[in-house]
Amino acid sequence: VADRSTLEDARAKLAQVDWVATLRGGQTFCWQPIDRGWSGWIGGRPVSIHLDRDKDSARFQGCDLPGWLNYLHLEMDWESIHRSIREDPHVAEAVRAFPGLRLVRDPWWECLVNFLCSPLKPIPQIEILHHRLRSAYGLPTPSGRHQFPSPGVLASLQEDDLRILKLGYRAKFIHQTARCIANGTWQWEDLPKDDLEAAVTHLRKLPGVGDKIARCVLLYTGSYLGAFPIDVWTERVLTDFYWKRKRKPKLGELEAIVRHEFGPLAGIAQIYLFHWYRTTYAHSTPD
DNA sequence: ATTCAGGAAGTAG
DNA sequence: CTACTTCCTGAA
Repeated sequence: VADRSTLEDARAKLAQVDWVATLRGGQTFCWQPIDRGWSGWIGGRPVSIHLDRDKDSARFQGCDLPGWLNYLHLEMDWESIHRSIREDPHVAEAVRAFPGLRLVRDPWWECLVNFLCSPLKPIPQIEILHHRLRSAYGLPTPSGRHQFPSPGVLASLQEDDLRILKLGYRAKFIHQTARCIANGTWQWEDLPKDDLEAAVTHLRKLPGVGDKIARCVLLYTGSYLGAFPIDVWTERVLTDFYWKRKRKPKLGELEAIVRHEFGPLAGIAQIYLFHWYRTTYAHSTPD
């Protein structure tokens, strides 16, 4: 009886998720829309969502319900998270606009490569690169899909084997980073667990990983909910709403705003601000 | 229809 | 401050 109520609780939480905003909003890049649902990966397993008109009868296949909850941080109480971050009026508006947006928890290696692909690329392009890496170099599953290629596999390739996937200058960084990991020079396990800035420093030892990509990986692997990546969009949000002076703020000044305005859930606030500002202002000419 | 400049979840030198 | 790859968009 207790099992049944937790099961219904899990389904209720999943029913609130805004799938487009969460799965295609620039956190994760492995999800593809299928007929009335989604096809993607959780913890290296191929999974799928089959939605129906009736939200209660949605099916979640490929891993158990706790796995789904864990992927979307649904074991946390999002009502109280919203209450907490809504103290900021701009975050409040973003949460009102996209109440079903959730944070994902992707595998660290896949997440790292996704963001090594990301510089100067729009989200749909990153998704294409992600799936090219899978189909070119990932082990096939029985169902005909492809795993994300491991560090060892990518390290064993030539840089040109990555170039042919149209990764451009990103190919070198991905190849060099894969080699650092495959030969044990760099270990995810050495990541400091309770010190965000030290964790950023550790990730930045990898070629091609700067401050922005480091914080993306820390946030979208679920490792540090306080990580707030500053990219062109969050730079615009912060400058637009929190910077009162005329001149353009320096990066350090934007970081100070983040420290001052957002607390330990800064990363959660960031996903709402980012998604809301980007969907509102993308392709509209700044006045 | 075709070309071309400008810009896109940045980092390294 | 600039180069770096590729792709897409809009103006001519």
